[in-house]
Amino acid sequence: MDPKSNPSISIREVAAAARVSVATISRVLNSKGPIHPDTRRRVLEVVADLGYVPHSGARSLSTRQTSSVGVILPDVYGEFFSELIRGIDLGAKRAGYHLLVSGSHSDPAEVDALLRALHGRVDGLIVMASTRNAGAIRIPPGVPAVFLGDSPASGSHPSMRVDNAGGARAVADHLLDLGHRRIAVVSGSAENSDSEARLAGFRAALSGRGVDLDPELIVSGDFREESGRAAALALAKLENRPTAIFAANDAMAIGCLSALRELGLSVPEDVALAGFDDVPIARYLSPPLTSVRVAIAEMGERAMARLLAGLEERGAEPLEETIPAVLVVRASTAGRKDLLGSE
Amino acid sequence: MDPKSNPSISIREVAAAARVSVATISRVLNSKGPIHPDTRRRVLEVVADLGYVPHSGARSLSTRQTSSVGVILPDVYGEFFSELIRGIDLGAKRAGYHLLVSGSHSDPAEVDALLRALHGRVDGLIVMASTRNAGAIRIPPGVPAVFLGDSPASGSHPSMRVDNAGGARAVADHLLDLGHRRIAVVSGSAENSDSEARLAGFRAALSGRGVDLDPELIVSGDFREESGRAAALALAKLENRPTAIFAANDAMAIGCLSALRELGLSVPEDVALAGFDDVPIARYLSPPLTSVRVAIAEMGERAMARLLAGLEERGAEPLEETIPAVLVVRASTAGRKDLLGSE
DNA sequence: CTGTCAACTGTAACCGGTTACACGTTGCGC
DNA sequence: GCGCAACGTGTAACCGGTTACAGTTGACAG
Repeated sequence: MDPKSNPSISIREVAAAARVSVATISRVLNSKGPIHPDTRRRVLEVVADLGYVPHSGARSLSTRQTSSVGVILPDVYGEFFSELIRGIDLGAKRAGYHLLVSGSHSDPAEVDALLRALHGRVDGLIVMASTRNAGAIRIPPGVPAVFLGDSPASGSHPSMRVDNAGGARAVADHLLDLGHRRIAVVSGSAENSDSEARLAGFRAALSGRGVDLDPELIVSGDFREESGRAAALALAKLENRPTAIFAANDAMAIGCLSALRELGLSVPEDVALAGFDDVPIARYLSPPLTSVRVAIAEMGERAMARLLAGLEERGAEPLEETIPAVLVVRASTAGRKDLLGSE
Repeated sequence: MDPKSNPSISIREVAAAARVSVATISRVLNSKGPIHPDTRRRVLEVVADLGYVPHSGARSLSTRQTSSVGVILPDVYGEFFSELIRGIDLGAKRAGYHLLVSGSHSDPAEVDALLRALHGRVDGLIVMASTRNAGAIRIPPGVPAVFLGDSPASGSHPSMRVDNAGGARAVADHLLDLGHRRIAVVSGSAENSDSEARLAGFRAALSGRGVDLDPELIVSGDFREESGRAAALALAKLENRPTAIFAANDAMAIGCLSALRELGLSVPEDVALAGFDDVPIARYLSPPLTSVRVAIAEMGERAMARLLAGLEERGAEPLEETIPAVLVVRASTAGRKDLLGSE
């Protein structure tokens, strides 16, 4: 028996074949209202025979819910996004929702067009805005949405962000504890708010303990490996070389590592190095990279959960939630073995 | 002026407000049929005033096309998938399509359920099957689909795959050219067809040049870093140690690298090492990793292009297309500088 | 025997668009 | 002055489901 599905037939044809009304078919398939066992059996049989598959578009129109949510991302690049999508997908699947994903949206006008095009396609939105357009994004009224990272000033929607400042502070404390005083930072672009938050948190932690960030030790990159490499090369050339480098993400840290090795500087003896994100390979580098772990997938899952909560009852207060960022110490900073984590 | 969009109003209300019929509204908005300039102006004005946004769900129902395509993936993990999605998204955007993405589908029954749920939501499908379920996936008749990697035996749909064998052959030739004869392979799981194809291609290339793969030098991993690490540790313990290792992907190669360094073996002097995928960080490892580059994003884009072609005209013959895999030589294998690529 | 009620099922009006067809106006050629 | 075409617009029937409301039937209490 091949249960071939046949998308081309409609509920009325099934009704005719089963000699009942369309209402009955619908009721059987959705387990609504009372149905005589015999009727149910017959309907189910016909449905299977014909390979009838309900048309969910039509269903959505009449029930006014699509059971799918839109995911709007500024970009789809690197491990961060697969993790994020994985988490969101997980949450969606659990609740029987589908994901309409769209990436590469830096232009606010583009996002606006997308938002219109999504009307009638999704029940809610998960939006990750880039700093450039966060302020300009207008979610249509009545559409539940959750923001990731930057959110529009309005504050009318729940949002969710990584504890960038906390993670950066942890790195700062760690480096200070190791005795470093001359510390460099390789930041992301100034437009990126994650990068800004990390830099700000780091700076604050240092000055909190009486250490100032020397402006000449702040180099900005773009979150890619190559920029980290360039930054490290520049930093190494300084006459008063830093003893430690904090890169605003792991990709740049890896670039730094590559440059340092090339220059014959050993890590952590000559220069200590820390990253942010804790990508899977961080622990396999040599030396293994000290980094800050953020549960990205979990963030996606939480975002979805909160969106679904917002979908069910319109009462939840807009709330900003923070995903913890925890320091993972590895050999790239720890001079002494006893400071090393077990991973 | 804030052009607030108001999702809650329908075309009939707009029609009433503009004192025309719904047909006229529809025609103006879709630039169909002849419309008097004055009418058009008035309609557009009212539309803007009211912030009317057409309900695309309803539109889909009546036009019988959703302008979105389903993307079914076995998993969403690592850089591979963000690249793939990025490519697909790019192609989709260009053509005005949306993406319904769903990951984590290893169970054929689950895929089947998903396929049903997608009926009426998408116009076509891009399916990446895992080896386990490829045979069991039944695309409903009449639904255009493109397969990535494994495809159902039927061969009734176009498919697209990476030239795993070619890439592996290139690695084999390269290692042989360097004089290696005792070469180990760290494969992925036997269930994974990419891994199998790489192993098979590698073996064939070796025997083509009179070198046999010693069974004790074939270790299977799972495509993750940790398994590469374990494999390298095991290989290094052998009394007749291999002089080169080919890992079926970069993540495992990175694991190998970590283990080798830990054992005090230098790469490539003691053991040469090559990976597959050419992830962005490959060139930043130390030593930079020889790998095989595959244009994943391009594959996604091509897949989308072919799907769209299939959507427009039902005539295209099912064809298997192969994405090239090119060897990128770096220091992890090249003993001699003159063999090094420039990247 | 009749009224009441529960259990089933059917009819038809939605959901919000698109579009075939019909209709009323003009303008123009003869 | 009349016929006819082109233009602009409206009416209403779809698309394929859901569901309020309205039966029909049979059991059972009064």
